[in-house]
Amino acid sequence: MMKSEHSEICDCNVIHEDTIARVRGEMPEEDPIYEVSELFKVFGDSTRARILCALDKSELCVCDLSALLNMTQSAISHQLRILKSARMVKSRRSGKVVYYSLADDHIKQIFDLAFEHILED
Amino acid sequence: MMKSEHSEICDCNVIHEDTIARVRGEMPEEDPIYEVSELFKVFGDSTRARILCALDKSELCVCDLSALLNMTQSAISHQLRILKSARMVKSRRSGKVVYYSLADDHIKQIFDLAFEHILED
DNA sequence: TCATCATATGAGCAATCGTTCATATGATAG
DNA sequence: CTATCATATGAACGATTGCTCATATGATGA
Repeated sequence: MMKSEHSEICDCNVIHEDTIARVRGEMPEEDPIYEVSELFKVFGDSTRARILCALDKSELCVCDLSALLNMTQSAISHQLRILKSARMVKSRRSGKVVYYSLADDHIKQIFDLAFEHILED
Repeated sequence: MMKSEHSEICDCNVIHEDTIARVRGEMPEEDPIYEVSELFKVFGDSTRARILCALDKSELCVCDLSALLNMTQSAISHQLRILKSARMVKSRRSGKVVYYSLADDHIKQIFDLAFEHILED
């Protein structure tokens, strides 16, 4: 008996090879797709999403955020670190207090589109 | 000695109470924020992101996707289930083959904005 | 009816994630 | 300097995630 041509991954025989070839050519590269999904991963936690929504309305310190969102200072601080390393927020120090704000207009644009999406239907 | 007013969550005393009150009024409700972050969570996996990018170029069957993305049929099928239950893809059956396609124009819009974001700087 | 094929799905596992707790850092006031 | 306060961070944990493997489903053709 003959071995299948697609044995490792896809065990079917009637794939649409021409379509696959075309799509492979038209799709974005793997690298930018990965980066985009990493961006979405950061948005994909409700604590971080709430932080970003709050910072869209005003610059706030860690303590403000923890009072506003009713979460511990530590939890907020950990999430701010993730948001900052993803360059979604920026910070400025004033004495002992560190103020955070949105780093980028695109953040809000993407969120607005997503809100539009979930509010329709 | 008096007990702190903010003892449970935030142990600082000099929060900006008026700003917090204003932001609390201007922010979206907790529920839609949660839904938006759930939406992003689905986008936030590179396998699902690649599936969506592929389906943006053409309707494809499970086998096509598994060949195109070089992943097992099972892995693809599991992810398609998540995408379908999030109503990001739709399917149609033709004999034994199930064809998947994007369910919604908004999906692509949100992705396009995200691609713009990561490609600048 | 039965074998075959494309797809779907449940259990299990390793990896990742978000929080808590304890503690460190770094600026300020006395 | 020292005490205090806002913030940052490392370790540890329970929960969730994405994949694999084995098997189930459901349509087709003989």
